[in-house]
Amino acid sequence: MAEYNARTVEGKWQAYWSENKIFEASEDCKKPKFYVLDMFPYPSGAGLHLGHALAYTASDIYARYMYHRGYNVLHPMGYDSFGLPAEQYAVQTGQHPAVTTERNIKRYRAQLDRMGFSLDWSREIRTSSPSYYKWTQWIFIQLFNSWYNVAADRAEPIEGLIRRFEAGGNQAVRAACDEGVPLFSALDWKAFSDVEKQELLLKYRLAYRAQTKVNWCPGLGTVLAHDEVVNGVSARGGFPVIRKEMMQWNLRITAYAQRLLDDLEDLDWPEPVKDMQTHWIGRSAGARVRFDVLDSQGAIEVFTTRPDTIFGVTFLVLAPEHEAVASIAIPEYAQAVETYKAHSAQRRAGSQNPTGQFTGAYAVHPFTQARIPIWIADYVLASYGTAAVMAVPGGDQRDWDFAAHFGLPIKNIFSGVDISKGAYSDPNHTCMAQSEFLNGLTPREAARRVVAELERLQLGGARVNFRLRDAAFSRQRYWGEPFPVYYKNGLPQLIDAAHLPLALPDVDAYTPTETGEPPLGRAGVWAWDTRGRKVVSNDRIDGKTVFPLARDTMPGWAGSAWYFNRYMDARNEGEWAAQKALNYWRDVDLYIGGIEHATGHLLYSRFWQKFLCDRGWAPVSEYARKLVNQGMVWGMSAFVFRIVGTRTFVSKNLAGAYKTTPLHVDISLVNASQELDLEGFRKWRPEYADAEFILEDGKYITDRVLEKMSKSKYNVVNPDDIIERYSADTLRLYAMFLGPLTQSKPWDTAGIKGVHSFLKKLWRLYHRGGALSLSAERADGVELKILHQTTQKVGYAIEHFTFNTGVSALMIAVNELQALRCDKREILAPLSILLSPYAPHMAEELWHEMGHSESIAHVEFPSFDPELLVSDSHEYPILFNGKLRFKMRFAADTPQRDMEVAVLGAEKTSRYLTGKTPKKIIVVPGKIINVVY
RNA sequence: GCCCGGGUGGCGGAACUGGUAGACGCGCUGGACUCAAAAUCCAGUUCUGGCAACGGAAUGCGGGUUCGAUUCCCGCCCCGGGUACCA
Repeated sequence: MAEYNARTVEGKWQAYWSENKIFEASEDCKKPKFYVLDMFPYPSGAGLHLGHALAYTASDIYARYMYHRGYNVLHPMGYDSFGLPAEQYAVQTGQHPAVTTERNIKRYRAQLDRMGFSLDWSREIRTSSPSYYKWTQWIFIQLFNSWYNVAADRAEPIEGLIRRFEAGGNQAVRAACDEGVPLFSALDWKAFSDVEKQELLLKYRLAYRAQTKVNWCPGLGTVLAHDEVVNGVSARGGFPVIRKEMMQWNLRITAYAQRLLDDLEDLDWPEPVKDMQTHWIGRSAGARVRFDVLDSQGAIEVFTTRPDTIFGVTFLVLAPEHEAVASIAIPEYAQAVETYKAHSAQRRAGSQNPTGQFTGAYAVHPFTQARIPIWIADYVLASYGTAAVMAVPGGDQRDWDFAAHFGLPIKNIFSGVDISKGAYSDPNHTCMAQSEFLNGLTPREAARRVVAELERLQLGGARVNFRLRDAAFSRQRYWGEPFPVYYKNGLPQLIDAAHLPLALPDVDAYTPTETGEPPLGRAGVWAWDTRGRKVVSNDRIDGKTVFPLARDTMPGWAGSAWYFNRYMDARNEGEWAAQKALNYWRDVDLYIGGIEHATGHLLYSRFWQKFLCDRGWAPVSEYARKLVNQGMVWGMSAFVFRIVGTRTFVSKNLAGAYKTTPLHVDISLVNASQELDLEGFRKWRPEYADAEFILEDGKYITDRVLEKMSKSKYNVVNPDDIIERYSADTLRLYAMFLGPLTQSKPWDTAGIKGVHSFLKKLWRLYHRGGALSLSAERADGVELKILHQTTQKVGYAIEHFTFNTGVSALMIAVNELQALRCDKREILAPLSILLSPYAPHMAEELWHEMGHSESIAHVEFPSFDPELLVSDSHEYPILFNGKLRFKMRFAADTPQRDMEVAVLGAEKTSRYLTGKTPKKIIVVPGKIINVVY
């Protein structure tokens, strides 16, 4: 080959890897396993973007490195292919989402192949394929058929709960369940009707239906999860989102709150992700306190983290939505309360002035029996704690602000603290005052006393509260997993697991029905299993017993909450995954993906894994040991300046003299020195065909700004174009060379030249006159040192996820070897193995050119000899007046110039040590620096 | 407000447990090769004073510890991300 032809070479080895199944993993292997996982992509119409290319290159480098280190690597890929964009496209075009999804997947696959990733495609999965969502439906069935046994701290089969109810009712059962389940005995249970039993069980199941406040997006006609809502609008589409009460499927993730929190500790995950999950779960320990309502049967229960401040309570505040508001408000205030409730429906967080309304009712202080006014105010959230707080203006700033605004009393319950300007909320450095039996105690001691007292009086007790809510699991969409459920008397009934998957029906349109039902409401009889057997009848059939099927589908995160397990045994028809495979691969050793999933996918998937582990299907309760978040890739945008009202464009540094409009210009028309390609610009768009330019130094200089990549900014860089113009190896190297993996960084294609010429330079090192040319001569010390240093640096870089320094190390090695005109096989053969994770195509080509017949991918990574790196360095004793003061270390080959620098350093040091300027500094070359006065 | 992460040349970024700050690459300058261009190679490139030798300053700002600080400690400023009346 005359010169390196990336296109031919890369295509050749991609085919070779695929045909020879180089990266297909097997469970029958004596090597230690290593599971490298990427967050699988949603196959969008826009194709694979640079962010994918970056993250997938990083995991690929790691995977290939682990192959070289002798591991049995599992490195799979698939598609998170259910989702809204395909459905919206279907709404617009009438095209079945399966069709567009298939088309997009083909494109993604082609792009992924072109990158040269070491993926095991025999394990490919698609969440929207029936052979996959069969098992998502199966897991849903298991969730429905499980309850959470708090005493055992794990999920258990619902049959066990039924047996307990039969034996002793629910009094002795400690379960994670709905609030306010009435107590019943075994006799009661037996007397309940079937419907009553089912209704009760629903309050215990891990998948349950309930009226739920949800984020309803009228624009999309569906419910959204918290992470699908950004600043009050939908993340996809940007439609407004409102709160609405609906009958929804929910998953009882709150049962796992404590475990989700506790197990974070042992995970090797980025701190920001752990922090975000910790905050999301939001554990706070405190107490519940019951305040009886004066002249009423009712009582208000509050949650507080500061039971020690109970004697500072001067009023209670309920959320406007609190269920007791209507019943306690006394008639004179009823109207005002209603008005305030209506007003607060459009509450905004962080408003300046507190708002609220007195209900006219009073509560009784549990210890002092004082009358405590009850207010409603929107600073109290309906969705947290008991939706009621005991206000302690002396100890809580929000309460203080509220009290100050409405003229309510502020009581000081701390000694030696000034609360005239604001509350004192620090539980340290003070003790209690004006607090009866708490006086003189520290807040911490006082809290313990109060809790004990509340328990004794049966007015409350210690309580842990979580911010985490149960997960809404219904979406009013078409393109998602259908629930394997039909309804009988309004109660959900499972479709037998033998009939899974319950396939998605065809519909005539993908919009909600005229009656406001989700798109599935349009389907005729659709409950078929894959063998074409009708499973249940649909409510549109006349003359027979009819059971309506579930009309909603599961949310986007359902399929991604367990997919990492399916890769272990992706083709299994009879099980979600075989125990043998699960026990072999167990968990993901390295998971790479974006931080945007921190409180969505990464939390839900931990929850499902714990559930699957509890029920004995999964061998581990955490599925990803190590997580790495890649940084975002920003786009570099370019601007030209058009003089207002003309077709004249003025160069950046002259633009100040004119009145101009900055306009985005396609970044590909700008070179590395920010110069605009004038001809290209004129051709770019017809309206610029006759553009005039005012140049500086004969050039048109553009302005550059870092922005998110977007079509409208003409700064989108497509990986395909880079591969086309340079090569996949170049793209891989440059993506890594940009900067640290975890850091957000700009993509500036201008700089790609450097890594591209590195590859060409490397190629020339191995070739002469177009043919492979390597010398069999033994390497000398200098050459060996270069090789061993590079080996150390490249290995270190990969292991520490500082891939950019690995690229630098390779570049330095090539520069040095080129300067030495080194063409020795002894050096270049191992060098190609070092190159292999980064630029696998060229490495494979070199390897085969050198006469090897096996793939370089499985060749052992070279080891380095630490002696070679440090053996010829010496410690130089630095003497002052003959006395040893310290040692300096230099390599033996330190040049004279550098030694002089050291001497200079010794001189300065001597001034510090003795205050004297030395008369003489003696350097014994390679031995001693002696300073004499 | 609170919680993370980060401030180093014209730019992306190096610097292992404190030890020659600016590796590597882009860009820029000069040179070689070419009719020319591309490609390639060589040299230079933190700022500043100086023809030069050589000197001064510099890792967001101000202090501190140390013979020595990008690195450790204290106080501030700025940027990015997350979160927000969570009782």
